[in-house]
Amino acid sequence: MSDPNEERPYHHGNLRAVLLDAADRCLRERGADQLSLRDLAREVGVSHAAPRRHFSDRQALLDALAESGFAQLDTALRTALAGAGEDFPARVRGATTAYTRFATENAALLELMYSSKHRPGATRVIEAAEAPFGLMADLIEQGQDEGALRAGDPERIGLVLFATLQGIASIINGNFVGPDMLDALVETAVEQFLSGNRPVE
Amino acid sequence: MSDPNEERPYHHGNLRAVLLDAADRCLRERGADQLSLRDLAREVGVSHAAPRRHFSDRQALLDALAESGFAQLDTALRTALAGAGEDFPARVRGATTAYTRFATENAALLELMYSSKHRPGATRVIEAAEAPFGLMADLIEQGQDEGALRAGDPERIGLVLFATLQGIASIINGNFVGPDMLDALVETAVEQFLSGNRPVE
DNA sequence: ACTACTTTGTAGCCCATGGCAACATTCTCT
DNA sequence: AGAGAATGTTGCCATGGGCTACAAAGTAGT
Repeated sequence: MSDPNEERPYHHGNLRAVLLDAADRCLRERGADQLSLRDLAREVGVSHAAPRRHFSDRQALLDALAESGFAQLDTALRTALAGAGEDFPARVRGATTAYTRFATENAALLELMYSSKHRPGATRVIEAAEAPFGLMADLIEQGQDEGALRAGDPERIGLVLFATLQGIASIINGNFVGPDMLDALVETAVEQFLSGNRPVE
Repeated sequence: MSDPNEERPYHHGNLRAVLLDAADRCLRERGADQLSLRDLAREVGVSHAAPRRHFSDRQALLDALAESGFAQLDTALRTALAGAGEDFPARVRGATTAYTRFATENAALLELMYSSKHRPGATRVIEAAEAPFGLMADLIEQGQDEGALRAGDPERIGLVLFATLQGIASIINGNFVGPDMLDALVETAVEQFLSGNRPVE
């Protein structure tokens, strides 16, 4: 444990990272609305204006969280796929459950990620999203190459699958149906996806 | 136009409705974050504490907006279905485009509606959502009765379709793809839905 | 009508937050 | 060593949410 009497150097060293970390925790525990820069500063033990050196305003911090969220999502999907074997349906199931799992375990973060109120200069969030989006498109393309899926623009099909998962997560996170329905909904979506894209024989 | 010198009675009469109306406009123009009770009060010409008589706090107002949003969505879907004729695929297309149209034209409102941070006592929002959800389930059931769709829990299938539409809207509203992709994504989703639920012959 | 009660709006306060500016300390590079 | 850039601090202001006490207007019982 850390010594509270420990002399903190004037320059924190990695304040930005520490702030993001604290913000992530606060996001989980109390939601984005309750996230205050001054709170974070206090929590980290730094003056109330210090965060401004790293995030020009509150929204900039939220955008950074969103950006990091897409990176986390990307690695979550990649690890799921890495452990999913070769069978195409199994890979799809791996990716989809990984997505919805991530999305329901990080509800507030997901809301931030898909928030429409990004700052004008929030291209970074959009760019960060391209990684997982592309990953999904690659998966689709692989399925098409294997003959498991019919032809069609992989990016578009991937987006629709992504959208379905995101929508399911929204419905769960919004408490419109209980979390116990999650698996059934995902399975239904996957079956429809596989069946709806089956090659015409 | 209204006379600014007009004597306003001490009791406004329908302040709640007027506030909601102003809130709806503000939501459109500046987003939920920028929505302040005091602002609304100013805009409507009442004292800053007046709104509290109708909304116990800010979140209560947001919840009321969300609730009204689901009602609006419901009527949008119903009118679309009413004008969609008898053909089942046409009805599905009518409902889906109506949904995504509503959702992209009211981006901030949709975010509120699906926000996971409803107050504990926000059962009203959930209840309001049941109308459009049920409508979709009815549509599915109709398709099954007509033999256009295979068997399966209509509610679950409807939820997945709903989720897909909501996800597509999120992706558009979040600026991850341009609005010009909307129609193509919806059409892809509809085709997959119809094809993925086609009865086994 | 008169009175009592309720509803709805007002005025004024406190406090937290975001955002700014001026100043301080440390780092880095030459 | 010294200049300039980074980074952190202190102090200020305006705004907004939420509270309490008060005022005006409706409503009901008599």
